[in-house]
Amino acid sequence: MSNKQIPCAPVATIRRIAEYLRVLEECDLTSKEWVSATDIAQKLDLKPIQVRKDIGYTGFSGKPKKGYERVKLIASIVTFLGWEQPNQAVLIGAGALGSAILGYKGFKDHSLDIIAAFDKNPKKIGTVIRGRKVRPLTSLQQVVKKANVLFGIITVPAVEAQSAADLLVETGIKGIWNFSPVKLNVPADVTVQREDLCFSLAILSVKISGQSG
Amino acid sequence: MSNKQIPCAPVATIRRIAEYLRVLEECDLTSKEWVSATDIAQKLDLKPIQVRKDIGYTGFSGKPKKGYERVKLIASIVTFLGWEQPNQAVLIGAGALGSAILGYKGFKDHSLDIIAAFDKNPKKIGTVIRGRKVRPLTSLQQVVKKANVLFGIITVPAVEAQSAADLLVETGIKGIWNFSPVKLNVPADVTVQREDLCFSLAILSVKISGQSG
DNA sequence: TAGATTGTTAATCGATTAACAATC
DNA sequence: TAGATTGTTAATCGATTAACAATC
Repeated sequence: MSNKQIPCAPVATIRRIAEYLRVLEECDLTSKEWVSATDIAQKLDLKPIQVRKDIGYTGFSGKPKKGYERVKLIASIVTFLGWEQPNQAVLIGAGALGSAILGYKGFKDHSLDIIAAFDKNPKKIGTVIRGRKVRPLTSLQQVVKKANVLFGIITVPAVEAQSAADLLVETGIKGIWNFSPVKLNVPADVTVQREDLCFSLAILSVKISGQSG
Repeated sequence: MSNKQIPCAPVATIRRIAEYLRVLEECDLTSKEWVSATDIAQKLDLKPIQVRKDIGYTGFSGKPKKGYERVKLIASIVTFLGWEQPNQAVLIGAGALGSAILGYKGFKDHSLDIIAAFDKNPKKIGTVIRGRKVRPLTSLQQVVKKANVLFGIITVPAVEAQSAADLLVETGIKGIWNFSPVKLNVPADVTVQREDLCFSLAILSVKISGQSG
C-alpha cells in the first residue's frame, strides 16, 4: 500500500514545504527528535491542518501523538524538492544581477551549484566573477553536455533574453530560471520559472496604496 | 452609479495586470487606438474572459465591439498600480544584490525611485554605488521623514534582516520589499513582499523533476 | 444589419479549512 | 487510560471559466 498515488503538489504547497525545511533546520527545533505540525505552524503563522496536508504531499507519514520524526521529515522534504544531490546549473549574463546570483552563498543549502557563467560581451569573457571564469556563449553546448546540467539561469537584459533561452533550449535543458522581464517562448516540455521584479513591485504597490482606502 | 464597489483584486490578478501594461506599451499594439481582451490574451496565452475580468478590477470599462481605448486603459492600470507619480524608496544593504537593484534601469518604467542606500559597514559608507552615496543607518529616520518614502528594500544578509526591518518600521514606513531569506516580524499594518529565491528554486526543482515521472 | 466584444451572473474547479475516526 | 496528534473525508471558500444578454 506504500505505492499510493500522490497527486502533484500545488505551487503554494511547494513554497511552504521549502519554508518548513528551513524551520526544521533552525536551532529552535534541532534539539527535538519529534516535531508536530503545530510546532511548524506556530513558527510560520499557519494552521496545523495546512502543514499536515502539505507534508502529506511529500509522502512522509507521522505518528499520532508524537508528530513527525524531525530528521526523517527533513530527508523526505529534501527528496521531494530534488535537493539530495547538488544540482548543476549554468548562468547566462554576467552583469550585476548575474554576479550577485553567482555570489549568493545560500544556494549551497539548496543543492544548487552554478558551474559556469556565460556572456556575449568579449570584454567580460575570460574574466573571473565569484570564482567562475566567464565563457563565450559558443561553448555553452559543450559545457552543458559534459556536466549533467539541470537548468539555466538567465540574467541578461530584456532584448537578449529570448535568444539566451533559445540557446538553452538547443542544449536540451528542461528548465529555465528567468530573471529578465520577458515572457519567454519555449517548447512545452521546458519549464520556465519567472522571477520578474516588476510583478512583485506591482503587488507591493497595490497592497500599500490599498491599505489607506 | 460610477461609485460602484470594486473588491480587492487577488494577487494573481495584480501580477497579470502589470503584465497587460507591458503588452499595451509594446510596439505591436502602440499603433492601435482600440485593444480588445482577445488581443491581450493572445499575446500572453490567456483566455479573453480572464483578461476582461482582471481589467474590471481596475474600474475601467470598454466598449462592446470596439474593446478598450488603449491610452485610457494604460492610464487606468497605472493608477490602479499606484504608478502615476514616482514612488520613493530606500534600500538597506549595499552588497552585490543591493547594487544590482540600485542599477536596474527597468524600475524607471514602474515609477520606482530608490532615493538612498544605507549600509552598516563603515567602509562602504560614503562610497557611491550606481549614483547614490551610501549612508549610515543612523541617518535613515531623517532621510525617510524628509522625502516621502513609500517603502524600504532589504538586501542585507539573513542575520541582519530583522533589525533592518525594525529600523524601517520605526520610521513609520508601511511597506517592505524583502530580498533576504528570512520571514520578517512586523506589525500588522506593514506590508511585506517576500522575494525569496529559495522558494522559486524549490518550485523549479519540483517541476523539472516531476516532468520525468 | 450581423458579428464582435463587453460585463454580469452562474457554474466549475481547485485549494484551504473543518470535522472526526484512528492511534501511540 | 486520557489526551495529543495524525491522516482522511467532507465542507467551505475563492478564483477561474462558461454562458449569455446588452450593444456599438
